[in-house]
This record gives sequence, structure tokens and C-alpha cells, in this order.
Amino acid sequence: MFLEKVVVEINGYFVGFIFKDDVLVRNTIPLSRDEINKFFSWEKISNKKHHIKMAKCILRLYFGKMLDSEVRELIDYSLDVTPFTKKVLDVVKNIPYGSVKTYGEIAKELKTSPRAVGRSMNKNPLPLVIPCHRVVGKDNIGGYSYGITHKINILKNEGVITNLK
DNA sequence: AGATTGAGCGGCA
DNA sequence: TGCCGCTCAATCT
Repeated sequence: MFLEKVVVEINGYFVGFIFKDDVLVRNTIPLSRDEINKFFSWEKISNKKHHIKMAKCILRLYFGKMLDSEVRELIDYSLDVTPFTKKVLDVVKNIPYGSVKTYGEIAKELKTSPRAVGRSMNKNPLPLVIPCHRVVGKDNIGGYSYGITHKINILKNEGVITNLK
């Protein structure tokens, strides 16, 4: 099995990828240089055409300029997670652009607990591609692995959050 | 195999 | 608002 851990840089944004036999199993959101080193361990910077193409998709997703469903059709990925997390992420996949669901709502659908749903979000290996940023708390925005500032940015870019002080 | 830990939630003061 | 207890998959001991 061939494992590849790379980072692609596009105008100051760093996106990390892990491939298993050329199939995407993990990615990061666009991060600063400091953040990528904090959140992701990688082997090399990649300049491969299809890696750059993927990174551009991730950037577009972050800035709300592309649909996640579209990216999922373009990219060869596999969800390398437990059966439970897969079930949760399958629900999350169906949350449309520009709308949100709460941890509790998803928990109810799957007959589990909100905390268990949150745990699965934390383990989402394909952020933005699987839109876990669209899962929020009932009374607040909820958490985000890369920091809630990013979650707020993404939701702003999708037009979900309009005014924020 | 048991204890602890969360990207949560509802109830009650 | 703030706290307390319930929850349940995943992650320690």
C-alpha cells in the first residue's frame, strides 16, 4: 500500500492531503503556515497537477464558491472511519449548501446522542468535502477541529451567518 | 473490562 | 444566565 502525505501551497494558503494508493483519505482546510504545522504532519510539498487541482477545489469550498457535492463527484476519495462515524457523515453529506443542522437533530435521526454526533464530526477526515461545518449546536455555533473562527468564516462565506459583531 | 472524555442537550433555579 | 445530570462512541488505563 502506497501512502502519501503532502501539502499544496496556493497564494499563502496551505492544504494538507493524505492519499492511500492515490485515493484521498484525508484533507485539511486551507491553513496558514503556522496552522498547517500545528495540525498536520506531512512529508513534502507537492506540485503535482492533480494535487494542485484538488487544493483549488478545497479553497473554493472554503470561500463558498463551489458545491461540496460537485467536489465529491470529481475527487476519488474513501471514508476511512468506523461504521458509526460513516453513518453520521452520510447524513452530514446531505445537508445542502447554505443551511445547517444541529447535533441533536442528527442524533435523533440516528437514535444516538448529540455528543456521539459531535465526536464523529471531530473525526471527519474530509472537512469541507464532507460539510461538517454545517453542523452546529442548538444555542451556539458548536466546535470545530481547526478552531471555530474558521467555522464562522466558512459559514459566512456560504451566507449562513449574515451579521456578526 | 472498566473509567474517562467530549465539536451536546434538557431541566431547573 | 449557570449548574447538574444524562447521554454514548471513542479513547484511555
